[in-house]
Amino acid sequence: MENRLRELRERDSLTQEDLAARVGVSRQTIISLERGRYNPSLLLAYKLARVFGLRIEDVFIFEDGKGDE
Amino acid sequence: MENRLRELRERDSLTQEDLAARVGVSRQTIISLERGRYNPSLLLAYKLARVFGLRIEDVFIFEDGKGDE
DNA sequence: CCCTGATGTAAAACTAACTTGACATGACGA
DNA sequence: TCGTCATGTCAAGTTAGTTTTACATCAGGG
Repeated sequence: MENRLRELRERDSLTQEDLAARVGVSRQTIISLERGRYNPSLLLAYKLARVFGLRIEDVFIFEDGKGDE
Repeated sequence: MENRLRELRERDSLTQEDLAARVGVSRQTIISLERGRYNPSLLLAYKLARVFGLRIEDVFIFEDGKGDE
């Protein structure tokens, strides 16, 4: 699953640490997410989207697999 | 975090087992989600929303905590 | 009355999300 | 050159999502 975190974070001139603090996770978590290493929890995805004033689907990009991804 | 899973599932006359199969998880997972026992992964939330033809934010309801939820 | 299907619980086990800490690198300014 | 800030890696540990199995209840149909 891809996402626009890095792009959005840089757009807002936020550091990884800033962003982590805003959504209440560690910096490692942000790094791993930006690198697409895993699939966040829904709540975290939601908080991130809100930081950027977007909807979840506008931040996280789901390969449009019809079937089983 | 609340959600409309039960309502939507019944609207579409799906059984918990049907829904579980459609999104590729176990029936227990659906039960726990309907009862609000936890916070799904983003991917699961996305698949569920798609089954019902909705957006994630239309299925899962985030108490609108400004701050730290 | 019994059988079956749908829903629910409980507990143990596994996996994936997330944390913590230690360390490496490149860019930049003093 | 030295310090520092932002980014990154790695590895080990904790927590929470998810699975599996086994069992209980209730409703409806034969």
